[in-house]
Amino acid sequence: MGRAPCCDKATVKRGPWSPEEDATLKAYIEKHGTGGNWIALPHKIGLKRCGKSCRLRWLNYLRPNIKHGGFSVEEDHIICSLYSSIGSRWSIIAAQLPGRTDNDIKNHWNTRLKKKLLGKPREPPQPRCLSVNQVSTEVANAMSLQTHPQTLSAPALERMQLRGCEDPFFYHHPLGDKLFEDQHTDTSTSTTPIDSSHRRLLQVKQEIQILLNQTVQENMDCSVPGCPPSDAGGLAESSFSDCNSLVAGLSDLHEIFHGKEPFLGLQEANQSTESDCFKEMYREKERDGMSLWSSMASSLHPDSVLQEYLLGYDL
DNA sequence: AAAGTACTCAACCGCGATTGT
DNA sequence: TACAATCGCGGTTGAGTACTT
Repeated sequence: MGRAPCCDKATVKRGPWSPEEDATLKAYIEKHGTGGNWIALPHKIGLKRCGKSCRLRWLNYLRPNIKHGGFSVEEDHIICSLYSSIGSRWSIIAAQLPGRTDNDIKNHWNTRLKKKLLGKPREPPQPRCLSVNQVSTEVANAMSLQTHPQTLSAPALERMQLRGCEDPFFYHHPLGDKLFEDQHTDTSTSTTPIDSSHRRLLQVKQEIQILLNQTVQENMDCSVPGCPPSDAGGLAESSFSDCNSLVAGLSDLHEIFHGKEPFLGLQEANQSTESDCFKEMYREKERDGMSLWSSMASSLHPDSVLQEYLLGYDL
């Protein structure tokens, strides 16, 4: 049994939008708004389109102030830096680039930036987690795994290549120079694109840092001894929903810094959740006092990200 | 000029999260 | 509280175009 489709594919038109369809959708939304129901919208205006398709068309193409193509050096810089920090959270990255859509940024990354930075097509992705049956084998090969980065997931590898191990913002990294070397020749003035890019990056970094620090602190406060355990074992559920979205990236970084130890495999063997993984990682932090975690705490600032995201989608 | 290949990007798909009843 | 409808996201696809041989 698969999931029920959101619309009847037999009666719904698919494929590229015609100018007439665009005009109909745009005129209606500009006059009446979306009405808070994309599924009903195409029926109201007589479009034989799926509601999701209407939403996508509006958000990615028809809404005002959309920019297409022609990514600036500064934008490339921000995309690469945020990707190296938070991975493929395209909507979050898009929130930092007014007028850009997540789809545009995703396409731009996949077709241009990734190739430019990494210089070759990505390898097929490796499984994120080990199966129960694989665990003992993986334990036996732990040392080998830790010394062979090709066993990491492809996104983790990409980000490892992008990221300096000590400096989470890669513009201090040679790879950053590689990306921008062709535009980086004019250093005679103080208002080069690189300078403004650096300023913007620092601003974004600060914004992101503050809230994740708050989120991390909030969770740490509830995971220390003496704090009454929540149903999930100590972490506040409300803020944890925010943190869950970070876990994939954190796991990637765990791979980067620790290799594929039994950590992930045992997580699956014990039917643990990603939240459990995260909690375990916090325990590691407490044990090791590793600077890694403070640097990772500079990765996200959900509130400011949300603000900019909402502004970007202002109707 | 034709055929083959690579690239781009709009659109689709499916899933988890959220909201409404 | 349970369920269904809808939203929003990231991954993927494929048609059209550009480039190469």
